[in-house]
Amino acid sequence: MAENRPFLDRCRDKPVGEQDKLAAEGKEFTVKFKVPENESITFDDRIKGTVTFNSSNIGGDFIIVRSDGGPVYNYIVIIDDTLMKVTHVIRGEDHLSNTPKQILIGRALGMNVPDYAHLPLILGQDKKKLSKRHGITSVDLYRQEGYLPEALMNYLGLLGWSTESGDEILSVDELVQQFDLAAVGKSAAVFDFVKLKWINANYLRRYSDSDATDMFIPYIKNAGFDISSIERRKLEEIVAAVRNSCEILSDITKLIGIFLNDVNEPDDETDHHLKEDYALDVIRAAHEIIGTLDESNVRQDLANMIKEKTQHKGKKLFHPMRGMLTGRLAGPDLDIAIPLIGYANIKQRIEYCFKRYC
RNA sequence: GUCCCCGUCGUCUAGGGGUCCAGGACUACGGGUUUUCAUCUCGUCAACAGGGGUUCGAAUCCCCUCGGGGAUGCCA
Repeated sequence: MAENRPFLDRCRDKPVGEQDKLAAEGKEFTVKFKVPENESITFDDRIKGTVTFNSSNIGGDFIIVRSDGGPVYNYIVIIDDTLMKVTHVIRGEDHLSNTPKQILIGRALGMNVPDYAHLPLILGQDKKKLSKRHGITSVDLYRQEGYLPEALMNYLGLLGWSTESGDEILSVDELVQQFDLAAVGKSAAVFDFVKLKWINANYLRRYSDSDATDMFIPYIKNAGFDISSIERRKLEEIVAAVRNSCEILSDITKLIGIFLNDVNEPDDETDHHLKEDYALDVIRAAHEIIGTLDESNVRQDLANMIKEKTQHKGKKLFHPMRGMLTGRLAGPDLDIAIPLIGYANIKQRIEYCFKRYC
């Protein structure tokens, strides 16, 4: 365990001349602030209320100029704040303990200290201050994942604060209009990706199919899909079919393959499902029937003919069909998906499943 | 260690002495809609950290304990 007491400083009371001499000799040095003893430092924080420190226990003299000559930001910011005529300092609670040091510097310089508001911290799932090890912490990474700016701002605004009405989906304008520093809570909040995604999905659904398509395209390309040969109109239909299953833009990369690949390997869950007896019935029936159908009637007849042949309906009909045709158990409405996949691919996928499972 | 801040459902929160056997949202679970999934919709589960006070009355005020977080001689 390191020393808990303020470092014993031999130079604290050396006359100025002697310090200069040592410096001139080339000795490394830092400049420290001489903290007065037993002085009360109180300020009214806009969020935390009255906060009081005693100068004797803020850690002793602290360095304000590093040995390389650079100022220590943490403590001397108040000079910059004052020079810039900053009236309100709104920052994270992790700066609360630095505040008395800053105020001390301000006082020593005869400056007017600004008003402070210390926001509660945002925590990770482990309740520790949010940092890189909690995953995405830069706005750029949120963008890359496909979180919408308005959703992120909305979510962040709701951390430590809420509207009087209880409304939770708020545009930036509404946020600006309704936000009130006085209504901000004092306790830290855990960052919840699940709720962020829910909010994001809310905003995502507000866009038209056309706008949504524009937004999804970069994510689709980025995932390695070549969509250059697909007409815009069809692309929009594809997006319309899967957008409800997306919470963030990048989610589409898990679904788009349904339409763009020749065959989709069933994922584990689907694979397991397709081995059920009733699923095998469906695959066999589809295999028998598909040759008699074509592009014009596959959509309306495939399901009905399988139904007739197997006598399966509802969940036992559509679940296996979905698995067989898309490789997944969740996804777009089959009525919409089938024409978009196209007869040729449908046939191909049925044959693939027949070989694999029957 | 020391100082400072904080403590209502799993999570975000409302509530600031009676209207609170605590309200909303997310999640989870169940119902409805969808011949399937998602969407949508309805509903259910779930909390005042503990103990002392003050008071006719406390989630709300005070104290203690416990718990969590932050800061702490050269990161911003």
